[in-house]
Amino acid sequence: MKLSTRGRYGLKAMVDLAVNYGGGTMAINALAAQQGISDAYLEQLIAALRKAELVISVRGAQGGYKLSRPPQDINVGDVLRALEGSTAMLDCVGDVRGDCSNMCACSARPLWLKLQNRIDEVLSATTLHDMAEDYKTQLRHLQASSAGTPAKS
Amino acid sequence: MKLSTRGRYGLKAMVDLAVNYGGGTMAINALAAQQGISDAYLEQLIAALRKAELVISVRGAQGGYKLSRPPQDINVGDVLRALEGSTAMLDCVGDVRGDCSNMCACSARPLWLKLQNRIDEVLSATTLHDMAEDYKTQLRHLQASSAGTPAKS
DNA sequence: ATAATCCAGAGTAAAAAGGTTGGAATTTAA
DNA sequence: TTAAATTCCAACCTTTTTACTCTGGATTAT
Repeated sequence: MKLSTRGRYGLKAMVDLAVNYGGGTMAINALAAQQGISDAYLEQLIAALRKAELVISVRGAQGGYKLSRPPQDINVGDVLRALEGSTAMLDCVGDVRGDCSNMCACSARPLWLKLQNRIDEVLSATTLHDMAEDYKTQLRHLQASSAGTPAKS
Repeated sequence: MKLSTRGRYGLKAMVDLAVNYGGGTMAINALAAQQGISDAYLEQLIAALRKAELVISVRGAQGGYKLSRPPQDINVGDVLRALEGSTAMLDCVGDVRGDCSNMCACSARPLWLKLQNRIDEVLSATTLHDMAEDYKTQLRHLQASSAGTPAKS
């Protein structure tokens, strides 16, 4: 019941791209530096997002990545599915249902279905636009609250 | 983003105990057989449940396990926490918050908090009593629908 | 050209998952 | 009293997954 680093790093990179949306491409090292991970690793994650057609890459010098469509048209479920393969907690409740021998006589399945529905509700209701906006105001508040105090060396 | 077999097997065993509630103890091999897993493995899972005081064990011949309290007083969150350690998808939103260096400037944290809340809502709102009742009617329907057809050899 | 960038695949160390093994302790029944 | 049934406990083992790193290109703006 844990989310892997793929999902965490990858989603945050997507939010960074969303914040930057409309302003050209971002290089992988800029994105990676912001999270303190290696370029090579983030590259792998971005590759998955590119294959899912959520980001577009521009090769060559001054190249980089950008979102393939407006942030409000990409939801978190899309992103996590691309990165993790699925948003399902169990195979028996996923999009591609793994078969379970006693699916129709499982005492837990109704619960798992309900849980998965709630999860997918949240994931599909939240877009990169939402997250980017939240993030921007969050940063503004941080700046405002540190404005009165002297800067640290 | 996967639930492990500990959670799956362990919870189903708890539902079995809930169905049996009030009718004495159940031996580990009876519980294990119902799910097609080894006694030894289920024993491990039950040990965690016993330490969390969700089940009571009776040692010796004719011994076994039973719920420590009525099924309506045990919710799924209690069970999963005992089996998996936590119901948190990420350390930074769990009961025992693992620290994350940039928690207050994380673009994803608001989402994770919301998601975790929805999950915990479902888990705490569902009791073993609910699951046992659902399961019993489910079995009744299965029986009813196969009543007209001849039994397989 | 060349420098910056993406692309693809293999390799690897550590952790987690998913068990198994063997035996000690306790209780009941013959 | 002894054998059988049962839980309890600790350690061990194997496989898979995670979380990366490394290497060696291929592509393209300048």
